[in-house]
Amino acid sequence: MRVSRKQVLENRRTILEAAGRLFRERGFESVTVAEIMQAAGLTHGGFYGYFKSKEDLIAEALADAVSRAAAPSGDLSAYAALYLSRAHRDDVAGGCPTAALAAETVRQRGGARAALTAGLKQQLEHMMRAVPGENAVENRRTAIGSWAAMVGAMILARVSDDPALSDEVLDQTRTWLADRAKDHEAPDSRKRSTGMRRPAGR
Amino acid sequence: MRVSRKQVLENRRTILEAAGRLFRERGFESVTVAEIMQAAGLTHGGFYGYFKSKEDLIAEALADAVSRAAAPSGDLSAYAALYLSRAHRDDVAGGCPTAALAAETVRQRGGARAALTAGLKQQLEHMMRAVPGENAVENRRTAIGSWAAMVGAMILARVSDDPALSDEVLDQTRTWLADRAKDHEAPDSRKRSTGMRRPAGR
DNA sequence: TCTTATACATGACAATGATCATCTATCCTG
DNA sequence: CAGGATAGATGATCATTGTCATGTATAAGA
Repeated sequence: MRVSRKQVLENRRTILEAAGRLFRERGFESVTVAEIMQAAGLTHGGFYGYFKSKEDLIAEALADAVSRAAAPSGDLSAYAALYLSRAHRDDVAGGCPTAALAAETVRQRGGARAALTAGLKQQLEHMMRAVPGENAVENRRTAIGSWAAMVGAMILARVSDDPALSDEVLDQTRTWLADRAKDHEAPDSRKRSTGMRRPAGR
Repeated sequence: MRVSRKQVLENRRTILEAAGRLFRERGFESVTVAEIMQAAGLTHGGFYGYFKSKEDLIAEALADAVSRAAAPSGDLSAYAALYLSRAHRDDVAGGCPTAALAAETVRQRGGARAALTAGLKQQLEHMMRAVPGENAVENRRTAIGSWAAMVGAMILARVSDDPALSDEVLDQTRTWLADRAKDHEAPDSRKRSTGMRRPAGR
């Protein structure tokens, strides 16, 4: 049956969101097209009216997830604390697309890598702005190193089946980043703002 | 046809190695049992004489890859330089199992997560020993933070389809880690040794 | 050397899943 | 409000793949 024009737009968004969550939770391969459509409240038949192929959907879902991920605003330590929280670790489906899917995206062709690359660039820009110092070169380095540590720590914390170790990875990385910030800033100029949104990164 | 007892042992090792490389390169799902056996010079039929299931193989291959990965020996900066090299980035199949497979292993049940968790513990122990300072608590933190940054940077560098950005992530993270080490050590006690093996981590 | 156990090749099976063809109900335009 | 366009439901298809059954050549032991 046909559906209203507005409904079509909404369906597309719903499919993208369902796909984004399912992919983060279970990976690209093990999620089926039928499953995604069902999660979106539709049947598998209509899928190819929206996307050229599953590969196409992967790229679009990734771009979508990346675009709606929370960006660091204000202080970097606060962002790190939110990112490296247990809540974020336990919410793979709703969390950072990079932590959940970057490693698999390496093997993806088509627009998927491009989507994550764009997300990486944007994330680094945002993080640079959240770094206290004024040396642009050094701030860029801090943004890259910090982001790498955050993504890596989230992955390690999630893979650890020892809960204590998992917590430790999160906590220690957070402290480690905060320590570094304290050491590295000029011990005078310091501004602390706290404005976070969701525990998701990019 | 039957095969010599020694041959059987060798075959098992060959299968594990082939599986380890293929999994790192293409992920668990997209690699087929037949493909692994073929890479090991056998046909698919014999597989279930060696492993209970594909899931079982995944766990064993992961444990095997982790156990033979290069550990940091000596100075941490030198290890980081090797780990964060372009050669390692470009050698997914022969590189660090954690960087290649940890994110997917999160969704694996059975022994796979246990294997990577064991690897993580061992890696942290090794890295602690490679940290210059003498404060054990702080060294542990440094090991965790550094390892997270290394794994994260490798994943980000690999997913980036912009070669310049990919190189930058590697180089900046390396420098960032080295800077941190320099800042953080007591400015007197410093020992630099250089003993690395392969550009693979854990 | 002869017998037997067995590692592996060959082939089959059943399940799964991406993609496509068709049909129908209903939105949109005139 | 009638007619055409079309979103999506239903069902089929074809390829893929994990797993298993069977046959056979050969290593191992007597």
